[in-house]
Amino acid sequence: MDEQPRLMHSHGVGMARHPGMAQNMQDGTGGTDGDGRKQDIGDILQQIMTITDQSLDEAQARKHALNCHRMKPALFNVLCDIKEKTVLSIRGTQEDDAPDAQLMRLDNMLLAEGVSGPEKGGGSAAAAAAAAAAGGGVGQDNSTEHSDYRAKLTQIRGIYHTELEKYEQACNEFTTHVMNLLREQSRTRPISPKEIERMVGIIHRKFSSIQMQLKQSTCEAVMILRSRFLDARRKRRNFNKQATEILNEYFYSHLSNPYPSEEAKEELGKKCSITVSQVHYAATVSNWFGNKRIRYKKNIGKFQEEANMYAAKTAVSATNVSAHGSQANSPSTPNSYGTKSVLLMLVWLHGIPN
DNA sequence: CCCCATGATTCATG
DNA sequence: CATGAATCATGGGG
Repeated sequence: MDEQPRLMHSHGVGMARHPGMAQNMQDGTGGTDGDGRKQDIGDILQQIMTITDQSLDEAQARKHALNCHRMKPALFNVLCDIKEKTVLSIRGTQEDDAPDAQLMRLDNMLLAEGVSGPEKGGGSAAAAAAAAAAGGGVGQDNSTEHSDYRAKLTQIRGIYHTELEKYEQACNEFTTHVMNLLREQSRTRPISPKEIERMVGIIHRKFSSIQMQLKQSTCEAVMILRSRFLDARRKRRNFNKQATEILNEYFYSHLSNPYPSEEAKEELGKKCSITVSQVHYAATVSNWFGNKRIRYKKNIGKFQEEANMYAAKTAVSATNVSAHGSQANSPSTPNSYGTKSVLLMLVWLHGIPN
Protein backbone atom coordinates (compact mmCIF):
# COMPACT_ATOMS: atom_id res chain seq x y z
CA MET A 1 0.00 0.00 0.00
CA ASP A 2 2.87 2.33 0.39
CA GLU A 3 3.48 2.23 -3.30
CA GLN A 4 0.39 4.32 -3.70
CA PRO A 5 1.90 7.75 -3.16
CA ARG A 6 4.72 6.88 -5.47
CA LEU A 7 2.33 5.82 -8.21
CA MET A 8 0.24 8.88 -7.88
CA HIS A 9 3.19 11.09 -7.79
CA SER A 10 4.73 9.70 -10.94
CA HIS A 11 1.48 10.22 -12.71
CA GLY A 12 0.74 13.53 -11.22
CA VAL A 13 2.19 15.32 -14.17
CA GLY A 14 -0.45 13.86 -16.36
CA MET A 15 -3.22 15.46 -14.39
CA ALA A 16 -3.46 18.28 -16.88
CA ARG A 17 -4.86 15.87 -19.41
CA HIS A 18 -7.85 15.00 -17.36
CA PRO A 19 -10.33 17.38 -18.87
CA GLY A 20 -9.45 16.12 -22.28
CA MET A 21 -9.89 12.59 -21.17
CA ALA A 22 -13.20 13.32 -19.68
CA GLN A 23 -14.26 14.91 -22.88
CA ASN A 24 -13.13 11.91 -24.82
CA MET A 25 -15.16 9.74 -22.60
CA GLN A 26 -18.20 11.78 -23.27
CA ASP A 27 -18.20 12.46 -26.99
CA GLY A 28 -16.55 9.20 -27.91
CA THR A 29 -14.56 10.76 -30.74
CA GLY A 30 -11.31 9.84 -29.21
CA GLY A 31 -9.64 8.14 -32.19
CA THR A 32 -9.06 4.54 -33.05
CA ASP A 33 -8.87 3.10 -29.57
CA GLY A 34 -11.32 5.63 -28.21
CA ASP A 35 -14.11 3.16 -28.04
CA GLY A 36 -11.93 0.61 -26.37
CA ARG A 37 -10.80 3.04 -23.72
CA LYS A 38 -14.28 4.23 -23.12
CA GLN A 39 -15.37 0.71 -22.66
CA ASP A 40 -12.47 0.13 -20.41
CA ILE A 41 -13.25 3.05 -18.13
CA GLY A 42 -16.88 2.17 -18.09
CA ASP A 43 -15.97 -1.28 -16.94
CA ILE A 44 -13.75 -0.03 -14.21
CA LEU A 45 -16.35 2.37 -12.94
CA GLN A 46 -18.93 -0.33 -13.01
CA GLN A 47 -16.69 -2.59 -11.02
CA ILE A 48 -16.04 0.08 -8.47
CA MET A 49 -19.72 0.84 -8.15
CA THR A 50 -20.66 -2.75 -7.51
CA ILE A 51 -17.76 -3.69 -5.34
CA THR A 52 -19.82 -3.40 -2.21
CA ASP A 53 -22.36 -5.86 -3.45
CA GLN A 54 -19.88 -8.64 -3.60
CA SER A 55 -18.67 -11.04 -1.04
CA LEU A 56 -15.60 -10.17 0.89
CA ASP A 57 -13.34 -12.53 -0.98
CA GLU A 58 -14.70 -11.49 -4.30
CA ALA A 59 -14.31 -7.87 -3.41
CA GLN A 60 -10.79 -8.44 -2.28
CA ALA A 61 -9.90 -10.07 -5.54
CA ARG A 62 -11.67 -7.39 -7.53
CA LYS A 63 -9.90 -4.76 -5.54
CA HIS A 64 -6.57 -6.23 -6.33
CA ALA A 65 -7.42 -6.53 -9.95
CA LEU A 66 -8.53 -2.94 -10.08
CA ASN A 67 -5.50 -1.81 -8.30
CA CYS A 68 -3.27 -3.38 -10.85
CA HIS A 69 -5.20 -2.01 -13.74
CA ARG A 70 -3.20 0.18 -16.04
CA MET A 71 -5.76 2.95 -15.92
CA LYS A 72 -5.92 2.95 -12.17
CA PRO A 73 -3.55 5.84 -11.37
CA ALA A 74 -5.12 8.17 -13.86
CA LEU A 75 -8.63 7.31 -12.84
CA PHE A 76 -7.70 7.66 -9.23
CA ASN A 77 -6.43 11.14 -9.83
CA VAL A 78 -9.53 12.10 -11.73
CA LEU A 79 -11.76 10.89 -8.98
CA CYS A 80 -9.67 12.66 -6.40
CA ASP A 81 -9.93 15.79 -8.41
CA ILE A 82 -13.66 15.58 -8.67
CA LYS A 83 -14.07 14.78 -5.06
CA GLU A 84 -11.87 17.65 -4.08
CA LYS A 85 -13.92 20.05 -6.15
CA THR A 86 -17.20 18.90 -4.70
CA VAL A 87 -17.06 17.47 -1.22
CA LEU A 88 -13.99 19.01 0.20
CA SER A 89 -14.69 22.49 -0.99
CA ILE A 90 -17.91 22.47 0.94
CA ARG A 91 -16.29 22.24 4.33
CA GLY A 92 -13.28 24.22 3.28
CA THR A 93 -10.76 25.43 5.73
CA GLN A 94 -12.97 26.54 8.53
CA GLU A 95 -10.39 25.69 11.11
CA ASP A 96 -10.79 28.74 13.23
CA ASP A 97 -9.06 28.82 16.56
CA ALA A 98 -11.89 30.35 18.50
CA PRO A 99 -11.32 28.72 21.88
CA ASP A 100 -7.66 29.51 21.70
CA ALA A 101 -7.99 32.33 24.19
CA GLN A 102 -9.57 30.09 26.74
CA LEU A 103 -6.98 27.43 26.18
CA MET A 104 -4.31 30.01 26.78
CA ARG A 105 -6.01 31.05 29.96
CA LEU A 106 -6.18 27.52 31.23
CA ASP A 107 -2.59 26.90 30.33
CA ASN A 108 -1.49 30.01 32.12
CA MET A 109 -3.39 29.10 35.19
CA LEU A 110 -2.06 25.58 35.29
CA LEU A 111 1.39 26.98 34.91
CA ALA A 112 0.80 29.51 37.63
CA GLU A 113 -0.47 26.88 39.99
CA GLY A 114 2.57 24.76 39.39
CA VAL A 115 0.56 21.96 37.84
CA SER A 116 1.99 22.00 34.39
CA GLY A 117 5.17 23.88 35.10
CA PRO A 118 8.60 22.61 36.10
CA GLU A 119 8.36 19.36 37.97
CA LYS A 120 8.98 20.33 41.56
CA GLY A 121 10.53 23.74 41.35
CA GLY A 122 7.61 25.37 43.05
CA GLY A 123 8.40 28.49 41.09
CA SER A 124 4.76 29.31 40.75
CA ALA A 125 3.28 32.21 42.59
CA ALA A 126 0.63 30.21 44.31
CA ALA A 127 2.92 27.41 45.27
CA ALA A 128 5.34 29.96 46.57
CA ALA A 129 2.64 31.63 48.57
CA ALA A 130 1.63 28.32 49.96
CA ALA A 131 5.07 26.98 50.37
CA ALA A 132 6.54 30.21 51.66
CA ALA A 133 10.11 29.26 52.26
CA ALA A 134 9.98 25.95 50.46
CA GLY A 135 12.57 27.02 47.95
CA GLY A 136 15.53 28.24 49.88
CA GLY A 137 14.58 28.80 53.48
CA VAL A 138 14.84 26.49 56.41
CA GLY A 139 12.77 23.37 56.22
CA GLN A 140 10.37 24.72 58.86
CA ASP A 141 7.84 22.27 60.14
CA ASN A 142 4.89 23.92 58.58
CA SER A 143 1.31 23.52 59.55
CA THR A 144 -0.38 20.33 58.59
CA GLU A 145 -2.71 22.28 56.39
CA HIS A 146 0.17 23.37 54.30
CA SER A 147 1.65 19.95 53.71
CA ASP A 148 -1.83 18.72 53.03
CA TYR A 149 -2.19 21.32 50.37
CA ARG A 150 1.08 20.41 48.80
CA ALA A 151 0.22 16.74 48.83
CA LYS A 152 -3.11 17.34 47.17
CA LEU A 153 -1.57 19.59 44.59
CA THR A 154 1.03 16.98 43.78
CA GLN A 155 -1.71 14.44 43.46
CA ILE A 156 -3.59 16.64 41.06
CA ARG A 157 -0.46 17.22 39.06
CA GLY A 158 0.15 13.50 38.90
CA ILE A 159 -3.30 12.78 37.62
CA TYR A 160 -3.10 15.60 35.17
CA HIS A 161 0.13 14.41 33.68
CA THR A 162 -0.82 10.78 33.41
CA GLU A 163 -4.11 11.69 31.81
CA LEU A 164 -2.42 14.05 29.43
CA GLU A 165 0.04 11.41 28.46
CA LYS A 166 -2.71 8.90 28.00
CA TYR A 167 -4.56 11.23 25.69
CA GLU A 168 -1.43 11.95 23.79
CA GLN A 169 -0.78 8.30 23.26
CA ALA A 170 -4.35 7.52 22.34
CA CYS A 171 -4.30 10.38 19.88
CA ASN A 172 -1.18 9.10 18.23
CA GLU A 173 -2.47 5.57 18.09
CA PHE A 174 -5.76 6.63 16.68
CA THR A 175 -4.11 8.87 14.15
CA THR A 176 -1.83 6.15 12.83
CA HIS A 177 -4.71 3.77 12.79
CA VAL A 178 -6.86 6.10 10.76
CA MET A 179 -4.01 6.95 8.49
CA ASN A 180 -3.32 3.31 7.80
CA LEU A 181 -6.97 2.72 7.18
CA LEU A 182 -7.27 5.61 4.80
CA ARG A 183 -4.12 4.67 3.01
CA GLU A 184 -5.40 1.17 2.60
CA GLN A 185 -8.73 2.43 1.38
CA SER A 186 -7.08 4.82 -0.97
CA ARG A 187 -6.25 1.83 -3.09
CA THR A 188 -9.85 1.69 -4.16
CA ARG A 189 -11.34 4.97 -3.09
CA PRO A 190 -10.33 8.42 -4.18
CA ILE A 191 -8.61 9.53 -1.05
CA SER A 192 -5.78 11.91 -1.65
CA PRO A 193 -2.93 12.47 0.78
CA LYS A 194 -4.26 15.93 1.27
CA GLU A 195 -7.48 14.52 2.53
CA ILE A 196 -5.69 12.19 4.89
CA GLU A 197 -3.83 15.16 6.18
CA ARG A 198 -7.06 16.96 6.72
CA MET A 199 -8.48 14.01 8.56
CA VAL A 200 -5.46 13.96 10.83
CA GLY A 201 -6.04 17.61 11.53
CA ILE A 202 -9.61 16.89 12.49
CA ILE A 203 -8.52 14.13 14.82
CA HIS A 204 -5.97 16.32 16.44
CA ARG A 205 -8.49 19.07 16.99
CA LYS A 206 -10.83 16.60 18.55
CA PHE A 207 -8.20 15.35 20.90
CA SER A 208 -7.05 18.79 21.86
CA SER A 209 -10.59 19.64 22.75
CA ILE A 210 -10.57 16.62 25.02
CA GLN A 211 -7.31 17.87 26.43
CA MET A 212 -8.91 21.18 27.08
CA GLN A 213 -11.62 19.48 29.04
CA LEU A 214 -8.94 17.83 31.11
CA LYS A 215 -7.26 21.15 31.69
CA GLN A 216 -10.55 22.70 32.60
CA SER A 217 -11.36 20.10 35.20
CA THR A 218 -7.85 20.26 36.56
CA CYS A 219 -8.22 23.98 36.95
CA GLU A 220 -11.45 23.48 38.77
CA ALA A 221 -9.87 20.99 41.11
CA VAL A 222 -7.07 23.39 41.86
CA MET A 223 -9.51 26.18 42.49
CA ILE A 224 -11.44 24.08 44.94
CA LEU A 225 -8.23 23.09 46.64
CA ARG A 226 -7.21 26.70 46.91
CA SER A 227 -10.45 27.78 48.40
CA ARG A 228 -10.25 24.96 50.88
CA PHE A 229 -6.71 25.53 52.01
CA LEU A 230 -5.06 28.70 50.93
CA ASP A 231 -7.97 31.00 51.39
CA ALA A 232 -8.66 29.50 54.76
CA ARG A 233 -5.37 31.01 55.69
CA ARG A 234 -6.93 34.38 55.45
CA LYS A 235 -9.33 33.54 58.17
CA ARG A 236 -8.28 34.88 61.46
CA ARG A 237 -7.81 32.57 64.34
CA ASN A 238 -7.05 34.17 67.63
CA PHE A 239 -4.07 32.88 69.48
CA ASN A 240 -4.62 31.07 72.66
CA LYS A 241 -3.95 32.74 75.95
CA GLN A 242 -0.57 31.20 76.39
CA ALA A 243 0.64 32.38 73.03
CA THR A 244 -0.32 35.99 73.59
CA GLU A 245 1.20 35.70 77.02
CA ILE A 246 4.55 34.73 75.60
CA LEU A 247 4.46 37.30 72.88
CA ASN A 248 3.44 40.07 75.21
CA GLU A 249 6.09 39.06 77.63
CA TYR A 250 8.70 39.42 74.98
CA PHE A 251 7.23 42.64 73.72
CA TYR A 252 7.15 44.39 77.06
CA SER A 253 10.45 43.08 78.20
CA HIS A 254 11.96 44.47 75.03
CA LEU A 255 9.84 47.54 74.98
CA SER A 256 12.84 49.69 74.37
CA ASN A 257 13.39 47.94 71.08
CA PRO A 258 10.65 45.45 70.29
CA TYR A 259 12.16 44.14 67.07
CA PRO A 260 12.86 40.47 67.52
CA SER A 261 15.48 39.03 65.26
CA GLU A 262 14.63 36.34 62.82
CA GLU A 263 15.82 33.64 65.19
CA ALA A 264 13.92 35.18 68.06
CA LYS A 265 10.78 35.20 65.97
CA GLU A 266 11.26 31.61 65.06
CA GLU A 267 11.77 30.64 68.64
CA LEU A 268 8.82 32.65 69.85
CA GLY A 269 6.65 31.04 67.26
CA LYS A 270 7.72 27.61 68.32
CA LYS A 271 7.24 28.42 71.96
CA CYS A 272 3.75 29.64 71.24
CA SER A 273 3.12 26.53 69.17
CA ILE A 274 1.49 28.63 66.55
CA THR A 275 0.02 26.05 64.29
CA VAL A 276 -2.98 28.13 63.61
CA SER A 277 -3.51 28.71 59.98
CA GLN A 278 -0.09 29.95 59.23
CA VAL A 279 2.73 28.64 57.23
CA HIS A 280 5.58 30.22 58.98
CA TYR A 281 6.12 30.92 62.62
CA ALA A 282 8.27 33.89 61.94
CA ALA A 283 5.74 35.40 59.59
CA THR A 284 2.99 35.18 62.14
CA VAL A 285 5.20 36.51 64.85
CA SER A 286 6.20 39.34 62.56
CA ASN A 287 2.58 40.12 62.00
CA TRP A 288 1.97 40.10 65.66
CA PHE A 289 4.84 42.40 66.45
CA GLY A 290 4.01 44.68 63.60
CA ASN A 291 0.48 45.04 64.77
CA LYS A 292 1.52 45.30 68.37
CA ARG A 293 4.06 48.02 67.77
CA ILE A 294 1.77 50.14 65.75
CA ARG A 295 -1.17 49.69 68.04
CA TYR A 296 0.87 50.27 71.11
CA LYS A 297 2.33 53.40 69.67
CA LYS A 298 -1.07 54.61 68.62
CA ASN A 299 -2.44 54.53 72.09
CA ILE A 300 0.14 53.96 74.77
CA GLY A 301 -2.32 54.78 77.51
CA LYS A 302 -4.51 51.91 76.63
CA PHE A 303 -1.67 49.47 76.97
CA GLN A 304 -0.25 50.94 80.15
CA GLU A 305 -1.92 48.48 82.43
CA GLU A 306 -0.86 45.57 80.33
CA ALA A 307 2.66 46.91 80.21
CA ASN A 308 2.84 47.20 83.97
CA MET A 309 1.51 43.74 84.42
CA TYR A 310 4.10 42.14 82.20
CA ALA A 311 6.80 44.33 83.63
CA ALA A 312 6.01 43.02 87.07
CA LYS A 313 5.84 39.53 85.78
CA THR A 314 9.23 39.55 84.14
CA ALA A 315 10.77 41.40 87.05
CA VAL A 316 9.70 38.62 89.34
CA SER A 317 10.42 35.69 87.09
CA ALA A 318 13.83 36.67 85.90
CA THR A 319 16.73 38.55 87.22
CA ASN A 320 18.61 38.11 84.02
CA VAL A 321 16.10 38.45 81.26
CA SER A 322 18.40 39.12 78.38
CA ALA A 323 19.71 35.60 78.34
CA HIS A 324 19.15 35.31 74.65
CA GLY A 325 20.95 38.52 73.98
CA SER A 326 19.29 39.02 70.65
CA GLN A 327 19.05 42.71 71.30
CA ALA A 328 22.54 44.05 71.30
CA ASN A 329 21.52 47.25 73.01
CA SER A 330 19.14 45.72 75.39
CA PRO A 331 20.06 46.57 78.97
CA SER A 332 20.31 43.85 81.52
CA THR A 333 17.13 45.04 83.16
CA PRO A 334 14.91 46.12 80.29
CA ASN A 335 12.13 47.57 82.33
CA SER A 336 14.25 49.78 84.46
CA TYR A 337 14.41 52.28 81.59
CA GLY A 338 18.01 53.26 81.59
CA THR A 339 18.94 56.27 79.53
CA LYS A 340 20.02 54.09 76.67
CA SER A 341 16.77 52.22 76.43
CA VAL A 342 14.74 55.37 76.82
CA LEU A 343 16.50 56.77 73.80
CA LEU A 344 15.92 53.58 71.91
CA MET A 345 12.27 53.63 72.78
CA LEU A 346 11.97 57.21 71.65
CA VAL A 347 13.50 56.15 68.38
CA TRP A 348 11.03 53.43 67.63
CA LEU A 349 8.14 55.45 68.99
CA HIS A 350 8.83 58.77 67.38
CA GLY A 351 11.56 58.22 64.89
CA ILE A 352 15.12 59.43 65.00
CA PRO A 353 15.34 62.39 67.42
CA ASN A 354 17.30 65.50 66.58
C1' DC B 1 -27.25 42.45 65.51
C1' DC B 2 -23.44 45.79 66.24
C1' DC B 3 -18.99 46.72 67.95
C1' DC B 4 -14.37 46.16 68.52
C1' DA B 5 -10.20 43.55 69.23
C1' DT B 6 -7.15 41.34 66.35
C1' DG B 7 -4.65 38.51 62.83
C1' DA B 8 -3.71 39.04 57.98
C1' DT B 9 -3.06 41.56 53.79
C1' DT B 10 -1.82 45.39 50.97
C1' DC B 11 0.72 49.30 49.71
C1' DA B 12 4.21 52.83 50.26
C1' DT B 13 8.87 53.88 51.72
C1' DG B 14 13.58 53.97 52.05
C1' DC C 1 13.40 43.24 52.04
C1' DA C 2 11.80 44.93 56.62
C1' DT C 3 8.82 48.12 58.51
C1' DG C 4 4.91 51.38 59.01
C1' DA C 5 0.37 52.48 57.99
C1' DA C 6 -4.02 51.64 56.37
C1' DT C 7 -7.35 48.39 55.56
C1' DC C 8 -9.75 43.98 55.39
C1' DA C 9 -12.17 40.35 57.53
C1' DT C 10 -13.48 37.59 61.30
C1' DG C 11 -14.54 36.00 65.85
C1' DG C 12 -16.24 36.87 70.22
C1' DG C 13 -18.78 39.56 73.52
C1' DG C 14 -22.33 42.98 74.65
